[in-house]
Amino acid sequence: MLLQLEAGESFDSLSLRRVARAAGVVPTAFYRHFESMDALGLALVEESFRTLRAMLREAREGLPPGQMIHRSVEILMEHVHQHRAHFIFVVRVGYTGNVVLRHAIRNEIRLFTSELATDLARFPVLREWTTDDLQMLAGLLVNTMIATVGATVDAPVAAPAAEAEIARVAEKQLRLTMLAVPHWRSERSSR
Amino acid sequence: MLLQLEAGESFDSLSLRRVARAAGVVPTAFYRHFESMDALGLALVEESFRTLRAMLREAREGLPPGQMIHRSVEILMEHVHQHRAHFIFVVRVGYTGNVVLRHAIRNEIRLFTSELATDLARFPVLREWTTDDLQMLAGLLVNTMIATVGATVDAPVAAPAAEAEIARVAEKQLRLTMLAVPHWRSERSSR
DNA sequence: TGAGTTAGTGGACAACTGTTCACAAGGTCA
DNA sequence: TGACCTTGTGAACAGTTGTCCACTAACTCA
Repeated sequence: MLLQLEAGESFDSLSLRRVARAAGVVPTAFYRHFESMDALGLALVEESFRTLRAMLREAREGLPPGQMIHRSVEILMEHVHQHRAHFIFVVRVGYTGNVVLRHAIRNEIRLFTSELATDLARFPVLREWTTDDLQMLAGLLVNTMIATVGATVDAPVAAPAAEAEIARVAEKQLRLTMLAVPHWRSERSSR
Repeated sequence: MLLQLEAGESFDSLSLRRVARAAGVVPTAFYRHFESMDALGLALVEESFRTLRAMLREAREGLPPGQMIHRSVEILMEHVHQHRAHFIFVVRVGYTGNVVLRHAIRNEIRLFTSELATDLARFPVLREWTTDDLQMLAGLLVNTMIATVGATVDAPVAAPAAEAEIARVAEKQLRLTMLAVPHWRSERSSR
């Protein structure tokens, strides 16, 4: 795969020619595989989110609520490790210039948030919540995860201590968030 | 000011020559003001965070806890409006390629989080918390704000409805987070 | 076997890039 | 007035970029 998002570079500072060079191929050969750099980017978005989606399904499969957070963070960190380049790509591009890629990623994250909201709805405490509030909560959790991934890919490559610290904080933040759930009075119950 | 981070472009797809052109000046004249694009970027980071810092001081000045969140979100959204270009710049560059700029911004955000933690320590409920937990909470709140700013600068320019919606969600998320505070058992109290 | 597809080559192009240089207009101030 | 600094100019440089072109080696499969 063409993953030369080497040492902290951004996607749109990557030129077609450099990608081709890194792939050991002449610039023209690039066009045999992708119409443009945008097309390459979109392919990467798709591939990245396929693995991400798989990860989530795994993380939320029939776990007791108590372990769910700990296990989710564990799996998240593990996958960031295994698919580092993908995550770097997603985190960078998600906020970066290229409009079409940015929106593609935003859409994927929205979808991803919705799926989490759906899963959350199964918890007894959350069954009474409005859809709107569920989305809000899911958004909050996803934001925390995104920030965690961002911090992780920004940490030095082989720094287990730093990563452990990031994971520790992330887990606390998620647990704190969930702690609020029983005390939130969702709109529906006041109508 | 040199703020032509026009319509969704990223900072490092901006060339020195284009910046000069947009400023109505010959490329060489750029060097009279900045040593390089990196230097320009660092100047922008500094300027952006100066306004951001001012905003925060204002937002947290002697407000009752009840109004603090609502007012903070209000001020945040207002300032994003007024300094749109700055915020676009910060949000984009904060995750984008250029290593030196990215770290400059990360550092500013860390500082900013610490300041929030200090202010939070004044609340009676939080007085018992460990420093570590305060940082964790501040980080969570800051993450939410960053995500809010990101969503705002990605929304269409003149879309008050979209912005109002974003603000509404942000406020809920912050309120939900604070709702957890009284129920968190900070490490210190168990030692 | 031979026709057709796929993946790659190498050269060429105009456009744009960062940076250097010697030089000119305008303001400040002794 | 004249020296000096600041801010600008215009030409030039070597390097890089995206894209087009005609061509070739290797693979598939009827």
